[in-house]
Amino acid sequence: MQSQRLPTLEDVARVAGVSRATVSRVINGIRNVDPLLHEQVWSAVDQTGYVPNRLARSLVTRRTGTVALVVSDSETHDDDPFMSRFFSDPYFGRVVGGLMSVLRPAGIQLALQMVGADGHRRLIGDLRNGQADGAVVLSLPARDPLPALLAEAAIPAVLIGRPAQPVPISYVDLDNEAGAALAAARLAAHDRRRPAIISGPADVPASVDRISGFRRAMARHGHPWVPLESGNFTQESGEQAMRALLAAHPGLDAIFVANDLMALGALLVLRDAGLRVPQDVAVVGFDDSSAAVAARPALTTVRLPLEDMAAEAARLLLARVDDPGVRVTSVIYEPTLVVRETT
Amino acid sequence: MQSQRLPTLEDVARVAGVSRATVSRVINGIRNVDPLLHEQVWSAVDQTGYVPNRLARSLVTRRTGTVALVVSDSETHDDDPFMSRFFSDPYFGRVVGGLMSVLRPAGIQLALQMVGADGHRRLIGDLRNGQADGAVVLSLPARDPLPALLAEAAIPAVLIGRPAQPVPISYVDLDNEAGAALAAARLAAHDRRRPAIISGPADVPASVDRISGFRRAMARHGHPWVPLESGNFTQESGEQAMRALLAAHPGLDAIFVANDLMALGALLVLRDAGLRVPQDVAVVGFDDSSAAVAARPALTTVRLPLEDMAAEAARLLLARVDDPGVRVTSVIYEPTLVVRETT
DNA sequence: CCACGCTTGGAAAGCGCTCTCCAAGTCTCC
DNA sequence: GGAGACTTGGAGAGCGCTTTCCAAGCGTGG
Repeated sequence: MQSQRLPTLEDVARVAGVSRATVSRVINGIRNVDPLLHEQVWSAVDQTGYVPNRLARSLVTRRTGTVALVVSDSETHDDDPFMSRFFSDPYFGRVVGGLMSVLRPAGIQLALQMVGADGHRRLIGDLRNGQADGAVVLSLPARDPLPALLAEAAIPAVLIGRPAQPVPISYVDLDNEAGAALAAARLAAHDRRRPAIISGPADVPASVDRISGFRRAMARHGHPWVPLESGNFTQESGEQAMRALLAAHPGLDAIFVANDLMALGALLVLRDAGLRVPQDVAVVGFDDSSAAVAARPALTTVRLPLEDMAAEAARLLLARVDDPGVRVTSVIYEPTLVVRETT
Repeated sequence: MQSQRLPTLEDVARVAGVSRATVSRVINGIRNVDPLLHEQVWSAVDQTGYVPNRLARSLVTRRTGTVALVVSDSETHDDDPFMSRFFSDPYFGRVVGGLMSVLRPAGIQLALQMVGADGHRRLIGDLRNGQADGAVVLSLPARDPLPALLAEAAIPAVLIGRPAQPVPISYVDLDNEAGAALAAARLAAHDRRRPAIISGPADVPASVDRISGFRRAMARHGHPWVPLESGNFTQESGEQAMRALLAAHPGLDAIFVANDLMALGALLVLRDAGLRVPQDVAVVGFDDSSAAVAARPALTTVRLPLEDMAAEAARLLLARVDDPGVRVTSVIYEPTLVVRETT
């Protein structure tokens, strides 16, 4: 890599016959440079194959042109298989894709930072030192202290998903309650009388909102109590929950599942139990992931515009980086229901 | 972020009552420091909340503790929807997960770099300047010039997937021919006489190998010619290809699909056509992605150990970074067949 | 014709760190 | 007891860049 020395500003200056400062001005597009010199400098740049050293530049400007995507899993350990599950879930990729759609045109890099329980201090330090200009945070654990730490350290950051505790930090999220209500309305409209829920972990805000939103809406439709079984967002846990629900409430005719992957599992169990979907049991998922389209029957689901949300998070972050004075703003997306074959 | 000045080495040195150099030694674990001073320095570090500035450090050491994951798509443009497809495909996440499993314990960061046709020079420059210590390259287009450029610039790099043209650069790949042969053997063993292929793009090496591997194996089993329809690895293209194949060869009884997503599409079309799987038509996919398990009937597929491959790529890269002298080595994984319900 | 203001280029001081020298101190051995 | 070998800490020179400050060059008005 450092096979032979790369051309530096100094070299360009020598070739162009001007001073280092002048070259720097030209490269950074500062006016007040004689057009003739301007020309000379650029041709010297070409001639030498000069590329500015970002490190050196960042050191003095305190800007890196990089934002960090922080994946926080403070409760898990390095060897936890959880992480591999997380990455293979399309969720991660959709977020990256959404971020990139904004970052790339802006010429900003994305650095992936995973941080466990022990890494918080280090992360904050690196961030303050200018590892990155800001951070988009994907906070997995329910009571993650990271959002609060970031706010305290005044690091530009945007969360994807509302933090469990209120923290003065921007975030983008979906109106999960409304999404669940959409599902409930659809089920009620088709006259389902014995609904049930397969939820996510009880301490994740999104999970809690989906449960309460569904129950509240169902209550309005005359179903004061809806039984619930919870999973952990994997297909397998969806199967388990479905089996448990079926055993406890054999007569159920509708089920709201907190994400598509678990819904897929539920679909399999229903099939094995000889129940027809949607005739015997209607199913509504959540996320509108690619799994929903691929499922047979195709899954009716609440659309989570994750790419859009991530893109918005990137935009909020960049705005904050450009002007640290902008106030904390959060954006809540309105969900829509995508009706397919399971209702 | 730069709200107030962060503690620097200088500050720590002052507090500890020693020189900057001594603090640097202690922090970097260099021997020959009086245990007493050693103690003093660490307590000064604690007291000041000092965190080394990576940028400054990298500038002088020419090591960043970062590797780049370069996603090269020299033939597409920024606004191409291709990229969003790419990120939502589990492929990307599996690679990231595999890389992280090695990088994270080693304390190395991952930076995502997307590069289009115009960005090559810039990328090489940044890499040589020490943006990253090395690169893992996910090269999408068939005739991507990037591998050659990297080799020429002597930048430590490892490709995931064999380059289209031979280039003196390490890579990890699957023995695609052998994988396809495995699928062929399975199909032949079940006495299928009219096989067909749904392949990927004709200019991607992996695609080519899967086709030739399947055809060669089938020839050995007495089927000199196997009809083929190609797609672009998306579910939709799989559906189209399946329809075309069915129209041209109504009697086919076995199909080898170059990835699971397209196989999913094929399964749907077969179902709609009233054909039973596997009784009427047997299907073998490729990748063993999560989609294969979720499919109904569950998909028999050739397992592509992508996480392992990515992890190995990371290992090769780190070895190369530590010792630029290590020779170019490539690792070819042996595929296995995962038999489920579609054969 | 000189004083003054404006434009434009250059010198040099850092950004925070590492690491090579070198000097001072400590120990050993004859 | 003193010379040599070894240990240990500090001074300072950069890494490649930006940016402030200043001087020189120019034009203008009194």
